[in-house]
Amino acid sequence: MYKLISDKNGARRGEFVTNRGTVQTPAFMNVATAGAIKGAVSAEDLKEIGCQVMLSNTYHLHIRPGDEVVRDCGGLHKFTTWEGPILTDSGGFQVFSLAALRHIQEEGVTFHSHVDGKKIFMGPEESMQIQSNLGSTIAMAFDECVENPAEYSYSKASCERTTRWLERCKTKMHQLNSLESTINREQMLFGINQGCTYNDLRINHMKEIADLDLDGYAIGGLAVGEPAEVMYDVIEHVTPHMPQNKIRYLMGVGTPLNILNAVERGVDLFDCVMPSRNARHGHLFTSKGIININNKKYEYDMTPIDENCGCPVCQRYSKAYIRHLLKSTEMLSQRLLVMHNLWFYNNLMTDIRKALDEGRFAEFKAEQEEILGRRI
RNA sequence: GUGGUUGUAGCUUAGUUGGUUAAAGCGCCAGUUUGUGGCACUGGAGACCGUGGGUUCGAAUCCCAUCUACCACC
Repeated sequence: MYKLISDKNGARRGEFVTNRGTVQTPAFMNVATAGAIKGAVSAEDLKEIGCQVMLSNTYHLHIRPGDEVVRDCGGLHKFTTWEGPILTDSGGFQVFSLAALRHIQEEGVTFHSHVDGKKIFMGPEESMQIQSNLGSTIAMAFDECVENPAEYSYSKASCERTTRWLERCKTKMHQLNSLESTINREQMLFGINQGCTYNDLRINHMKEIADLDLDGYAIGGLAVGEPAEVMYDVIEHVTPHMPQNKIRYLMGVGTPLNILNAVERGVDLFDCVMPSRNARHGHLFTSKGIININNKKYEYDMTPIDENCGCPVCQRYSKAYIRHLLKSTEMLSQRLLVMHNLWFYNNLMTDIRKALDEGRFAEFKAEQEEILGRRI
């Protein structure tokens, strides 16, 4: 259940209540595709760095270790030991990212496993069954994330199919939640808006799925190569047609700047691999801009990654040491780098909420825009 | 001491019977990364080819000397 606390010129401050705790929004979800944050970051670490929601992936967990394994081991919460809310992505994105290995039909999609090449069929019912077995707090609808650019006619047909798939997801989830053997019988379902960069398709699709009265609504298929202005324009056109009393999730986005701009346009929830992936390659977010800790200028630098940062890494470790660990491919580097970047993102969301609470979001955004995109 | 093998980028090596600006991996320097098939990807700098002579229109490549390292024998 979503409670809107305030709505100032579009930007929303709210609370999202789940049976695993309440999420303060706007919020950023930390991506743990296979049930773990890449870079040796544990569930305890996640708590320490201010993570509210963990995100895992249906497709990847279905392939390995298998959703039935997770179910028989007590569900994803017990399996990973993460006690807070977990959102599972449906596998829809893999339709797009594993494009070379898939075949889409009305019933669903046939994939070839990237692990052993085995043929796997996934449709709305299969995705719901898997997510139910995983026992996540929130299940995402099985959609098609259309590539960009895409033809208008293809995007339209794909949208219509995604709507039909969504109806099937809802029916299947309702059925699964009524079973006594289901791990989380209060599993929530979010629908996903598509329509490529065609605003009329986006708006029509949003109106259609809003009628289905789901637990939340996502905007998918963005940040796949289109310019940021185009993405903002789509968001601006779609959010007015999203239910006010439901949480709004922009999938896979993005940079700190993207997030500020999306919050301004009424988005509540985000996820992105950027902080973790970039961290593993030494690309770090700081209160003064972006740094690449591989750079030689940090060889002797005994100051923390960010002097204004409250993360556990910046309390103890220096750039010189972390740079050395990264250059030496020590595993510890990955852990320290990822923890810093995730803390930065989680803290950015805390600052955004605070600014919203204090009625100075516009000033905060203007001030951060100056800083966050620049490289130092 | 005698015979043999070896010497090409910071490191490990490729360089066809002599033929344009000597190639690669690693390392180094820098960049990219948006619902994670990523310790990945892209680019850049870096070599008077052990040294000195010689043959040739032309030598990393052939010849001589010398130095270095290793091996075998006395």
